[in-house]
Amino acid sequence: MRYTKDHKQQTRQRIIATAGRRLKQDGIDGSGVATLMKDAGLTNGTLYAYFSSKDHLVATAVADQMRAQHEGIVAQAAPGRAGLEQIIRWYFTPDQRDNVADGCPNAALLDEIARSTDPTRQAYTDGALVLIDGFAARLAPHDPPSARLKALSLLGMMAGTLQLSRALTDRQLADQLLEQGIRNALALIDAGQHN
Amino acid sequence: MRYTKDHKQQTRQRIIATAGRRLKQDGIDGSGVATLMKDAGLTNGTLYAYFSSKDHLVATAVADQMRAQHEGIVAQAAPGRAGLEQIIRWYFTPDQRDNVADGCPNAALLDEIARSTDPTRQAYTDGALVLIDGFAARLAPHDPPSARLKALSLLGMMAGTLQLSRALTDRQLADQLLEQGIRNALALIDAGQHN
DNA sequence: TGTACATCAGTGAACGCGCGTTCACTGATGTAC
DNA sequence: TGTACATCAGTGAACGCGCGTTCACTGATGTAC
Repeated sequence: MRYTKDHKQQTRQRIIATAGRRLKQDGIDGSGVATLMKDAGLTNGTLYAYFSSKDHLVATAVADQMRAQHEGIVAQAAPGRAGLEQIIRWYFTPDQRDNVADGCPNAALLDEIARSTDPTRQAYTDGALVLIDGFAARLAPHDPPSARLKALSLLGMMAGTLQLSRALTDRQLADQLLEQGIRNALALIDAGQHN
Repeated sequence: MRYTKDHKQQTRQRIIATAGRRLKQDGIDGSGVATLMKDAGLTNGTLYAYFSSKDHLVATAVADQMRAQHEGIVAQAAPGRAGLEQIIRWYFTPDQRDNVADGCPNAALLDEIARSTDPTRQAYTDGALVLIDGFAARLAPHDPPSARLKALSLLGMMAGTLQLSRALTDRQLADQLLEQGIRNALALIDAGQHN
């Protein structure tokens, strides 16, 4: 080969990473192809040398964001309940709320993903299942599958609470909501098996 | 006046109501002015006889959706815990999940609202405060203000869980999540004051 | 070592289209006398 | 009662613009000999 495969691979990764940030910040419909490519230091036409369509890039970026969330946050956390508490306390910090581009893809994109095409929804679902396996392993170390639903509901609860904190114009109330979110999430993980 | 004020008022209300449905179904960025007006049986240009911009219509429609949610669902519910359980059980039905246009504006639009202009975020915040007052009155009939935060977090948790159920491609898992949502929401409202 | 050539990542103008907004206009309505 | 007129809700073409996508092209790179 004339060029190293490496270079094109790296560019592809850069496009996916910067697109993930832009999509979270401006939304899927709110991010144009020209902007997405400019973020990666490229021009609009280049997209189609890497992806068959904007939709394909979106699905890939969503998958990558979910993977990054898992590898960077969940997999890094301590095992057991301590790790979950760590994740929860980080999740509900004002920093994570205010920095949408670096933040949780679930909170930033969930309702737009629900309206998206099947490939994007599938990419999201696959990513969510990996994420919640990390939760479940810490919820029930000796029987993770038994905690899958609880883990899934924890994810939904966390994302919704963060979205709401972002939407409110009353900053003080929004901050108090984050603290309440921590309390609720901890109560949820500490609730008995019958819950 | 040559025309009855009534007629124009009715048309305005019709625009707001159909726009609310369209916005929830296709998103804010996903709903064009021509479509929004066509839904009300009018042409694109008419919008500006009623609103100063699309943004103004969006903010008005969001306010109306929140008001409708309050008047149609929350205010109708029985007083006390029984009413809350009623709301929660309705909220997490597959019907409410699958019928986005008739459903909850929080679940349909929360992350787009968080990205919206101030007037829209303000309209949303005002509506959310009314909604959670209805929750709080049922959570703590003798001291509603003490339950405001819990009510707010309940709203976030409900919306996020519904969004997640909508986004998943695995329908069986999505349905199980709704059931888990009911259990979590009931556990939250039954938790002691220390939560 | 130098030169001709094949490769291919990336460019950027152009396509048709829908966006939000403006505005000259139509035509049904109610009023004036 | 009939007619001229003022009002105004609603129309729909047109504005400039950005959208997603296509494609002829550029130019830097590594290869062949």
